[in-house]
Amino acid sequence: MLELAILGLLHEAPMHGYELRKRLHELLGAFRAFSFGTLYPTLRRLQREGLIVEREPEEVAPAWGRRAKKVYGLTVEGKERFADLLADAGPQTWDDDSFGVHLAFFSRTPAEIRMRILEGRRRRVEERREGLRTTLSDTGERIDRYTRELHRLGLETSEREVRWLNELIAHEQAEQREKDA
Amino acid sequence: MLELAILGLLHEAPMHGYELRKRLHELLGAFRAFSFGTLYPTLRRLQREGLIVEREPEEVAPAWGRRAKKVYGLTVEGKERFADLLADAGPQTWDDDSFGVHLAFFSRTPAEIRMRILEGRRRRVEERREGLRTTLSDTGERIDRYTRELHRLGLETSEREVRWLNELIAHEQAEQREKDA
DNA sequence: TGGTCACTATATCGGCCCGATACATCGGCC
DNA sequence: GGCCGATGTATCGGGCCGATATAGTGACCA
Repeated sequence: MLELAILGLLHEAPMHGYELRKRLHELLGAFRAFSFGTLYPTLRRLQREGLIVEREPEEVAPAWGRRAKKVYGLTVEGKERFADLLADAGPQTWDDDSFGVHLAFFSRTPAEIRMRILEGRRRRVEERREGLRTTLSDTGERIDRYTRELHRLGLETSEREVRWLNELIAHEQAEQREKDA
Repeated sequence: MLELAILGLLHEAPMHGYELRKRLHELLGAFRAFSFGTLYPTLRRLQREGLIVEREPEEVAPAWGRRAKKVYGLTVEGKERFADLLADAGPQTWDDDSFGVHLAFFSRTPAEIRMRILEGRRRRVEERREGLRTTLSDTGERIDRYTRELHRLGLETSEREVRWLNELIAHEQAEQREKDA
């Protein structure tokens, strides 16, 4: 997932690690953001795999003593990999974390893939919702008041997400009809 | 976290791995449940640390060919450790995953600790809410329609969780007053 | 002048947890 | 008789996190 996010951000402009992380926070909403302990090793892995390259900073003022920033840019392979990741609509893409990252690059993913991700995610959330509903009715008195409350909140959250997804899907379909016409 | 969950479940009754996992699912709501790939190694770690012990199954029908179930039970140290974990109300306890597990054992945690966890969690969710609010208003047009939608959903979810926490806290306070009277 | 603080910046390490995978037995259904 | 799904234990590679180390920068203040 971090791989997709990094590739997507570097697609807009070359950047160094720290800046990448700030943009990541902005994009993914301050929560679900990745830590430096993940970012730097991943950057190195991507570099090793030839998806990104380290560029000369060429700052206006080189600032001799200053620690050099490592600015990364996408390679051709990196761009291809990004396209491949975008085109993926497999089961992992409906995961909580994964879905958020994919959504962040939705404007650059094909409309058909968008639909499949949205519908897959909906199915996933519906399953969670049903699971919560059955445990809430089945377990009856056996379960703690607090746990029960937690499940209630989870159920409501799932229901709201399904409704939210329905709106997004309806919007996508409307846009599609408009384009066809 | 898994440690707390395992210790808590074994506190009720001795159990083997597979059963532990089923109870985990029931307790934590089918999502956010731990996988076997985490459960078994953790079980072994706990055993190594002397918090749990392997017991003789002593089934009614030993079923010769049958693979032996490994039934685990708490040791005295395990019970102490469980009590320590319950009494902890540190910053990690307001994490998404951690909070859910702690809540599941709330009926066995001291009222004072319950309050501190609830209030800490509320502060945490309020911070996320504020973060979302500022990015939504600050980033303005710079951000993707889809990302925006995701942040909107996140914001609403945070707002609802804060309200939910407020109700729980109010309930706790009412109960406390009742007990004092 | 010196001190502390917050921010920028890169990096490592131990550890938690997951998904995929493997193996083996059981009961039931067709 | 065969297949499948549930029961049951286990390993491995890998993603990600939090704590930690290191270091230069500018600002505020005493």
